[in-house]
Amino acid sequence: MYTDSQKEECSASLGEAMQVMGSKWSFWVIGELATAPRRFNELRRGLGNISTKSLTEVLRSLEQARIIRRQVFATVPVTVEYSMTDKGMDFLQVYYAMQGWGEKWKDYDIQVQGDKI
Amino acid sequence: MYTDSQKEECSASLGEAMQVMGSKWSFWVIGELATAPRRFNELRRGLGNISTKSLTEVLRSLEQARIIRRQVFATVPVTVEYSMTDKGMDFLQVYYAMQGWGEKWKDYDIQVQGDKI
DNA sequence: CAGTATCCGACATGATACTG
DNA sequence: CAGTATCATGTCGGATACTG
Repeated sequence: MYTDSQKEECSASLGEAMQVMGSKWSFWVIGELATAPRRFNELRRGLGNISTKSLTEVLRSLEQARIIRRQVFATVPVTVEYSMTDKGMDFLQVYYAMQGWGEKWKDYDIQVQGDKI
Repeated sequence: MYTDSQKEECSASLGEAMQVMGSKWSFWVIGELATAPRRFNELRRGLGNISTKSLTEVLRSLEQARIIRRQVFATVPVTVEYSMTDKGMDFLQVYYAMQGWGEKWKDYDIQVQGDKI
């Protein structure tokens, strides 16, 4: 997804954060898990229109990035719980920064400056 | 790109911020313009591998979101300068939050907790 | 319950050629 | 210089059906 040149010249740490948002669903999942752990189908219902395939993919990718944790319980039928890691919880700071920014500039109308030349 | 239900139940303000990142290039463009205004081909060179088409699209979308400003100067040949708006500059806060977070958790290894059941 | 497997269309991105 | 136009391609995400 990212070329080497990008990783080198720009900060790799930014790329890490961008990976989190690879999917358009990542944020909604994080928003859900921020309040409480959830199970697969709970998330599915909470998110509304996501397919099992997409949800699985997002969860796997967030798990690999260590934003969330996946725990399997040997009940019958099996229970799987997703929850935030410390890293994930700390990401909420970014999450809220985005939210705050969006809120703040909701009705911004650009001011045109006079010509320079 | 976003369903109505999402816009309603979750904050629309978050969606606004997410639109900024619609393209994988948006962040690199913002990073470039954060330091100084640039012209089209300057950006192109700075970003490395972007096609004129993709760059145009990103710029138009950021312009529409009022993150950046596009100014045309009637030189020969024509000069076009892109620069950040106030809203755009304020977005850097999010940008840096992401960067800081990525840096902070760079080498995080998840801690496994004991089973619960 | 919590997925996997498969098919498919829409869209993002790139390469290339051309223009005022 | 700063794009537009066109074509090609790969990936994303949804729908559907099936499974331990």
